[in-house]
Amino acid sequence: MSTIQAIKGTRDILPGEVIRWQQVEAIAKAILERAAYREIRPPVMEFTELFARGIGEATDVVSKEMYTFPDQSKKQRSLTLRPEITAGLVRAFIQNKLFAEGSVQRLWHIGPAFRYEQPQQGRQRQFHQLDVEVIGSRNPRADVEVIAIATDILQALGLKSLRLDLNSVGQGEDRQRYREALVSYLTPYQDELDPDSRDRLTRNPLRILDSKAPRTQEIVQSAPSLLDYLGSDAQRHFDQVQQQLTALGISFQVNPRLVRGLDYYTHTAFEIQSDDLGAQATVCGGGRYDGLVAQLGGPDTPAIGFAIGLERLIILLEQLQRQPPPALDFYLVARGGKAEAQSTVLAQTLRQSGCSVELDLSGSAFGKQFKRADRSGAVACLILGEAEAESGLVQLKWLASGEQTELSQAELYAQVPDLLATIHPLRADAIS
RNA sequence: GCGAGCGUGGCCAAGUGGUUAAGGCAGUGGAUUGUGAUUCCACCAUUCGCGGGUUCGAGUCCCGUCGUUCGCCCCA
Repeated sequence: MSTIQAIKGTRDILPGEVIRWQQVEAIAKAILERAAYREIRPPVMEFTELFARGIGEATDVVSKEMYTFPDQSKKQRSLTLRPEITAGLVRAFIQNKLFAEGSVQRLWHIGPAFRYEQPQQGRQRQFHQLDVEVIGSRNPRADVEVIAIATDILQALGLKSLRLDLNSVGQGEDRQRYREALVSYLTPYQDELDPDSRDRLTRNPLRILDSKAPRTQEIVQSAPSLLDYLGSDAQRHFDQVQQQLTALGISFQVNPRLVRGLDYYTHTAFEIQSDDLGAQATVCGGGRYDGLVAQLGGPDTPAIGFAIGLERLIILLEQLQRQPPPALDFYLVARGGKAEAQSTVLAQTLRQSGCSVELDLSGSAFGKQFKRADRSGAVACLILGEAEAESGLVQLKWLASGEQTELSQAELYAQVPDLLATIHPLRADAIS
């Protein structure tokens, strides 16, 4: 087979699916703008160093999943296709000195990210995220705002039975003390841990907490809890987040074993999961990252954000089976030289006055054209044959009822506002 | 990186070693030279992802390879 195909783990989003993506984008944008978030569009490539420093050299994402390559310059700079979006946004924040514009920046971005992994359900090499960040506030209300936006978006899309898991991973010193406690608890069980976890005991012990290996899970059950090691600041912050979530009626469960895989998280960490996604259950993940901006060379600035995985979201929406019908006002049928010529003008004129019109280009028998009209999803059909073309008339046929009237083309144009007023409620009926 | 399943026309598929590869949907042309969810007819895979092997004979068995799906790892 010599035809060129899409790269493994990438795929075309075809016209039939794009409707869903647009729906997600429209709802997300509306909700974000209501909360005064502004869109930002950073590049998809960055210097490799940004991710190495920002996400952490030891993380799986940086150590084995990045698309990294030298560019064509003499210097052979090392570039990387972004494996996540936050680091690039923070870079943009620092470089453009957005911190000078005001104390808090609320930003959002939708776009692709890239990781070299084995594809499976809900996981691709090129995938898309909706990324939302609040940079410049240490207040727990910022955490709550961000979480509320995430749940609002998912709810507005009609998704139910999602779980919100919440945890606090504390600050630097808290986590250091906990880490030591965890290691000393786990070391006696060293030989019973699964190989991956044994490996992490020295490198990244916190990640052992959410291992799926059954024996490891048993051992971890009675391990010391991160929550017992939170300092008073961290504890107060976490309490306030919980209280306010409750006040907003957002239900959640505290999961002391929720640990996120990127090094930059502090304090609040959260995940929204679904049971309908197979192994990749997380639709939304996020948390606070108070140290990242400074770590990347900016002023000491706290921040919190999340990312929603759009492919995973789309999978859930498909399960809801609510496919909006194609939005088309008129299907224009024409047959015969003069009629076909006129139909182009008719279509153009109607489009310019606000109608959506699909023009049948085949010139085939009326029967065939009506069949296509039927399938197009149009509300009404306009018919232009030789007789109409000669006398400046057009037939208007309502496809649902079969009712048909004849009118002059001039009358048709004059009636456009009335027709649209009739057609759009019909379309709305079809959706609900 | 590891493990398992699957790859037959645009789509869904039957076919498990024996002459010309079912069927359905969609598409095209016609019955109906101007009226659509009905009907009828015709056309639509020199070939079963690709390469090699076993065999008198392979879509069917074996090996490799690519793709895909699900899982591990990890994450959105």
